[in-house]
Amino acid sequence: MASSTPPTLTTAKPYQNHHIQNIQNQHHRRTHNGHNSLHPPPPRNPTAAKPPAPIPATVAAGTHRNPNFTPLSSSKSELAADFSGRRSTRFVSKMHFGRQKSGGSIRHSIVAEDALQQLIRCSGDDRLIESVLLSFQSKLCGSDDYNFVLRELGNRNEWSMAIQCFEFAVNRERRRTEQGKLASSVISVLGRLGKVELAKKVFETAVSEGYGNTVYAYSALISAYAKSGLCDDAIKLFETMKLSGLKPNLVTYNALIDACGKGGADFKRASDIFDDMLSNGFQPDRITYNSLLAVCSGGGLWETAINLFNEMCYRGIEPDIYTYNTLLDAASSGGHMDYAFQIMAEMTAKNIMPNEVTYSTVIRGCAKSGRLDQALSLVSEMKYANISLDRVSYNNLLAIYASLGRFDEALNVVKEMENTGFRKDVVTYNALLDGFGKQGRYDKVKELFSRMKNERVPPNLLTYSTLISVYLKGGLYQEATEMYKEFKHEGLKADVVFYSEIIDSLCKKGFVESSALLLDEMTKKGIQPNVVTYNSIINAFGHSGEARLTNDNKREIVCLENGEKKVTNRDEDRIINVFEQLASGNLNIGEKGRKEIICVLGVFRKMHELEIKPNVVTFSAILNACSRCSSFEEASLLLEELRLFDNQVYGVAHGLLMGYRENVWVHALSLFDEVKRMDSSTASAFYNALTDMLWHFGQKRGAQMVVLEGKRRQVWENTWSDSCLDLHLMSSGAARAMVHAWLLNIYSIVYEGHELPGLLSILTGWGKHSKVVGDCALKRAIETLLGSMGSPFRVATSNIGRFISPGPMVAAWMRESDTPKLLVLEDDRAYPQTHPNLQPLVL
DNA sequence: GTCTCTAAGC
Repeated sequence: MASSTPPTLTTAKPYQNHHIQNIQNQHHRRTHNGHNSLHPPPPRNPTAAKPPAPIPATVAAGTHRNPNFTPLSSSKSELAADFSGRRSTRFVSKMHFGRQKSGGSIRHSIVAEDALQQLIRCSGDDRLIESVLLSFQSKLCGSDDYNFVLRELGNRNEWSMAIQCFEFAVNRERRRTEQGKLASSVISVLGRLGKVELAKKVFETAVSEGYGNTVYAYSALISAYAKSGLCDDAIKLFETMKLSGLKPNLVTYNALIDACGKGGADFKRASDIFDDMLSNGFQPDRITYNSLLAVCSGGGLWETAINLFNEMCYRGIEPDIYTYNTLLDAASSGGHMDYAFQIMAEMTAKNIMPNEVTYSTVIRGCAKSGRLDQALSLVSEMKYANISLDRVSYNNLLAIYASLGRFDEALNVVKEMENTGFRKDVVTYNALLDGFGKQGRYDKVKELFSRMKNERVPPNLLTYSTLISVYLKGGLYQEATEMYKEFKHEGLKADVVFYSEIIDSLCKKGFVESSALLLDEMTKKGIQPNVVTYNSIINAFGHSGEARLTNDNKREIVCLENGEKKVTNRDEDRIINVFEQLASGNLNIGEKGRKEIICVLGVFRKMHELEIKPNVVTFSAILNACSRCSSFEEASLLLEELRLFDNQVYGVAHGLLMGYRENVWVHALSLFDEVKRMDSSTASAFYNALTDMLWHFGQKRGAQMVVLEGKRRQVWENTWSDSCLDLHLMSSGAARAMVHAWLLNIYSIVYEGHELPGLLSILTGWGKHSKVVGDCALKRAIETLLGSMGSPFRVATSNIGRFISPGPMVAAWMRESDTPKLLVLEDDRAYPQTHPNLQPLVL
């Protein structure tokens, strides 16, 4: 039962515990800087953290697939899926222009290259193209030559010419196999260019003409669906293929797994395909694993990614540059930058040299986790290694500067990019618009937008959604409306991300009612809201106490559907009413003051109805809403109700809130294991929300246990050393609980007769991560806390976000008789486990 | 003949 016993926070133990941990950390760092160990650090508590499978420790792990490997999806896969930390559902279209067919001999004739050159010169003139094709007709040697031409046309984005060329060739070819080759080739080309509808048309014609019923054509179309993010279509086509009697091959399976990654499917789905593939006798190859890794990367499943990587190596499949780049993406996008650097070192050691994709990935990761200096030094390193920056690298870099408001530098990158021969594209402009917009530089935004048009860079959906959000957040409703009108006029098709972003902006401004209207509108238009959409709305409730509508706000509410500013006189209760309509059932808690709960429950119920799985962000939003509840009873009621939807997740939150620690802790640990799979910002948001709620309702000991568990799992980077406590990523509840834990640690150092460092400091940063109180409140909260304990910490004159005290003064304070009592935290509500009436529901 | 890597919202 060791695992179910909560860690005891006596005055002595924390120091011992953390002393051990420090040693482990040092060991961990040594292995990082040394050789190629990719394994994450050993779990601090063997029962608490599930380590990614190291080789060959995996041998013992059971699985339905192969007893030698850790299962891709653990026995908790359903929860893992529910709890997916996926960051984005948006499909990112990537065009692979100029892509070389690697490996394999040259099969086309010299004549084909000549034909290609002549064709390119005729771009846009169908009749000229026809005459070139006719003139080469007798000289081109079958499908090899035509396939070369088709692929090269694809590399030059000449999809229309590729189709013409295909039709020309296929009509003059009598052999079915050769016709089939042409068809799969052109389907692949069209797929790569995102012309999935055209690819489908070619496929259908090919099938009806009798030369398309091949595994190649099917695989090519599955891949085309994949590249457009159409996972469901890919899977459907796969089923059709099997029904029509064709056997999928390894490539088909690989394409299908790829479709899961690009279509944002759960890892479970990809894992099922993998299992299906194995049971049909196919051994996975490098591309299979690379595609599976991409699913993890897209889903924010870092630990699963590293398990897969180890599994792949164990199977004797050598990783290549794609493997490493994808693994790096999983690490970087999850904020695990120490691992990312380790991976980069390992690939270099294996002589797989980082390329521009590698650098772009890691640079972006650094920037995302606030390591700007490292990001910039990587840029220098890249240049030093003679790796030229490509379009993506440049766009990446300028986006980093723009998002930080460093516009001079951003514009310098633009200049350099243009000097290198890359013209500004829509991504460049979108990044600049977003950056300037977020800094409130609306004059620049307007200027850039008109320059974009002058330079004939057509705005895309993201351009408009960026502009509308920027204007909404800045309160420039007239401009927002104009942008929306223009967006409609351009005939662009909105998607769920477009609406979600606007809904989020409205929620952040307190326009919950308007956002509900938009939610309704998008559904009517056949665009299903997703978990992100709902999370924004739940977050709005979590903050509705501070986001009340003023009369001015009400007048300013924009009715985006009509594309016009609409004056509304509806009173505030209508906001509530809109959401009450979302609630389908009757709840027994309809007392006064409980409207917020009903709304949150209503939104949650609606999600359930629509089969939108709540994720860890939803959970955090709910916890923040709990912290906003006016009483303990209300918060516990809300969690109690939510247990009907998900007993594990809300059972833990409810149990901890109630003080049922002994029974709940073991479930809490397995919940924390699930959270550990998420990227670091998602994980810290969860811990922040949970501890805030517990602290808010006086469950301070529980809050501290959670916060220490989070620290053990390295949720917040480099939280503490003996001389410094860094709270800047924490919410105020988490930070206060952490201050107590750290001081207890300091106490044990003093108690054991060790000397303290000369200067101790506590960093609060700006407390931007607090969900309960406003910005900068973290510092105030910590100041109050330190003052109330009579501690010698004072605000540093050089840095107002830092509290300092000389070590000897802290030591003297620790020796005062009252201090230990002040440091130990207790819960306001703690239930003896023996009391029969107070046992929690069975979890 | 078909398959794998980097750039957007909570």
